[in-house]
Amino acid sequence: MGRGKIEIKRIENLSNRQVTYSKRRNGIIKKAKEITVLCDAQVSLIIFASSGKMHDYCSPSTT
Amino acid sequence: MGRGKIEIKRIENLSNRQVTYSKRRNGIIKKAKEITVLCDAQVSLIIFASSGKMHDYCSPSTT
DNA sequence: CGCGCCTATGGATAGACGTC
DNA sequence: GACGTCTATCCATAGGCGCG
Repeated sequence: MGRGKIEIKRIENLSNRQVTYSKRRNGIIKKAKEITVLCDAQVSLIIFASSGKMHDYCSPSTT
Repeated sequence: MGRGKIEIKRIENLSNRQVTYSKRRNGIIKKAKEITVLCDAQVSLIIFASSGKMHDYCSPSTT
């Protein structure tokens, strides 16, 4: 997608990998919110970056 | 997306909601796998459908 | 030098159809 | 009746540019 096609393989360039990580992480969280609302589902999502940072998302009513 | 645009709100029709749930669930899991490979991240994803069924995904090296 | 914004492109998705 | 498959369309994304 985007301006050029990419392969699903590890991105060697660090800067580009971090940018891609941020973008796709937001995208996945958005998708998680969408399926939560659309299908009345509950989603728990935890992402660990290779840098050690963690991000997560839980649907509102999930405990 | 698809043939027509949709709003992000609860799908009232049960059959359509189940179909959309299956499709988007697969899509999210696919995206999770992609970010795992692309950015060398680790992802844990748990989805509870309103029917009570559960689906999950964990990146290979995640414990 | 990293991050956010902008834009063209492609992968994901909604709907239709066929099968079980 | 529900699910898998096919296709047209939309949205997320990759790359580029500017700012702090």
